[in-house]
Amino acid sequence: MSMTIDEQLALLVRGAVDVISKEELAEKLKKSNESGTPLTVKAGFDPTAPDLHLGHTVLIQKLKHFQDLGHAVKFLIGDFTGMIGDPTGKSETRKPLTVEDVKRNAETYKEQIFKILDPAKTEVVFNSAWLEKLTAYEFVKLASQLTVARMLEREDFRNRFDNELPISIHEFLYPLVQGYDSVALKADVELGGTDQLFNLLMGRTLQKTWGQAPQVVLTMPLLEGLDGVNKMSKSLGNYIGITESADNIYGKVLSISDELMFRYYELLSDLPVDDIGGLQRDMAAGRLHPKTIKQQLARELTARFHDEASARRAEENFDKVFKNHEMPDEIPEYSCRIDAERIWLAKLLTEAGLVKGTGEARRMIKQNAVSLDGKKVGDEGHEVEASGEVLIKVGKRRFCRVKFG
RNA sequence: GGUGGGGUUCCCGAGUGGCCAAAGGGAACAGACUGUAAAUCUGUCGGCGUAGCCUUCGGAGGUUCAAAUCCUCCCCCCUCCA
Repeated sequence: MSMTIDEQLALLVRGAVDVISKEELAEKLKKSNESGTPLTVKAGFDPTAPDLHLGHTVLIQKLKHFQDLGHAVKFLIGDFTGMIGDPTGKSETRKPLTVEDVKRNAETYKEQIFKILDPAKTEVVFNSAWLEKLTAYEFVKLASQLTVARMLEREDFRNRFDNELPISIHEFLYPLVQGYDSVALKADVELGGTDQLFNLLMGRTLQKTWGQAPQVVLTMPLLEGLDGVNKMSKSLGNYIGITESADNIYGKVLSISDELMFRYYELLSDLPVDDIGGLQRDMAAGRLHPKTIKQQLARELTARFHDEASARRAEENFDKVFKNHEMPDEIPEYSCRIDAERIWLAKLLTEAGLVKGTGEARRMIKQNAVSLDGKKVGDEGHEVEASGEVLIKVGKRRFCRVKFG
């Protein structure tokens, strides 16, 4: 480790929103360096959604930074807290996951996070391991550590209380339990999204009452999704999953707005901050085309979850299809067996799975979105000769090679 | 236990007997413009070989020539008082 404490600190707080506190972090880093004992860095994840997307990687990337400096990551899967559900006001009752579910999800997590994290420095832990062992007595003791007034400081609770919306008692337990996790793990640092600040601070409070040095709290911003407005989430469908194909990741990154692009650079890229500023200036001055800058980002992110070669191929493919309006390398094929000599196009599109039904097919045809061997078709009643093969294109990105016989 | 408000097409939300496959917005999709940008504009947006028919407005029955709308019972969500 040749970096100075200041340099390490700069790397670790890059992109972070809250750091509580920087001085404590510096102190911990110094002690760790001197004693050769790695810091314990904790981050908690929901046991349900094992489909990680770029939004999650903002945090995971930060964990990686800690690992690069030699520290130990506790990747906590909140299988116990998952039963409570982080209070959001949306009264969604969670169905309890079975032990098998949790195990399977954990495996999926591992497959995904080790695209980024170093397995040798990562320990996956479940909070049910220690929370299940708490007795009712201990649980009450835990609950006695906080007052209701203190709990109501949390923005979400505050809002609901003021608006006379319901707050269930068990929702108060969530921050307490998450805080207790830090006690159980003796965490030195905990990372979370900005929406987690209250919960993260709870860890500090409880660690103090348990006689431990309080953890450093570091929050990372929530990444906006492809729409640039809402936070990236699976349910909104505005995400880039880290297990998606190289072509998809590349294409999705390139489809974001120019404004959003720099946000992604800031939160996702490993490019030094100064270089990003340079790109911004070059673009403003007209020295660099925005698309060139976006391509660079798309390549970097695609390569992160695949490799350089795949990223390059994705770029070539992309240009081929969208810039040059050529066909992609791989086109799905559909074999159509039919007795008649001709087939209604709308029917064919439906059978080949290019549209949901003949209704949509008619619409597409009417809207000039369908072409056969490169020729647009505008007639809803169009029929296709059922012989040889035909290349069908629907919209910009749906292709299919249909073979008759 | 009492009380008041609700459950509408992917989401939000209007609609209180026919003009309702159901306003409006969002999302999505297509076209134009482009850098597959974004923004904008235009169009589509339950199913069906589609000037017609079929299935939909929490569920089951009923009234009516006609029900998302009226009646009965049931299920679910939320508020407030206890």
